[in-house]
Amino acid sequence: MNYFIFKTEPSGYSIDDLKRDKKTSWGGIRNYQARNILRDDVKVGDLVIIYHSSCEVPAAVGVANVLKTGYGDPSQFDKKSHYFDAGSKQNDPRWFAVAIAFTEKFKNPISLPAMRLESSLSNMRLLARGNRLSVFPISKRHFETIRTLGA
DNA sequence: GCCAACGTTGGC
DNA sequence: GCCAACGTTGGC
Repeated sequence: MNYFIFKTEPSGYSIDDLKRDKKTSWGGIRNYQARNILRDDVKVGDLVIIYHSSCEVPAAVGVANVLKTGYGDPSQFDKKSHYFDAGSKQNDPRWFAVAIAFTEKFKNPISLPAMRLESSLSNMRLLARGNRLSVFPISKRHFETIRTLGA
């Protein structure tokens, strides 16, 4: 079992949207490092911290679980989509998505500054200077710390 | 809106 | 393959 953080801008898709939808296809990722993680590392049953970025209070806001491993992100083939990629082939997709389901919404979302105050989270990638990846693994210890603080 | 950090692109 | 220019992310 592996653990990840997925970032999202709540103005686009929030934990409340996921709670309402119960499950969703997590795509629109156009960064090769993140793509590789979605394609190769995210497995069914893995757990994901959902993080709200670029918003009033950037924070870890809940948990999701993985329903389906990496598949070609449909939006890359949709000419009308912002994520359309003319260079990607149906039989050899360039970009990947995974399906996730809502697990829980935190009663106590943990803001970015609050996470920085937590010494046990100090070496987490989310807090690293200049980190811009929107999908990345975290340790079981970090996952459980965040889940416990948020519950 | 500013700016630091990082990724991508393209000329050479 | 180097590197400058440009684009994007995301906190503040």
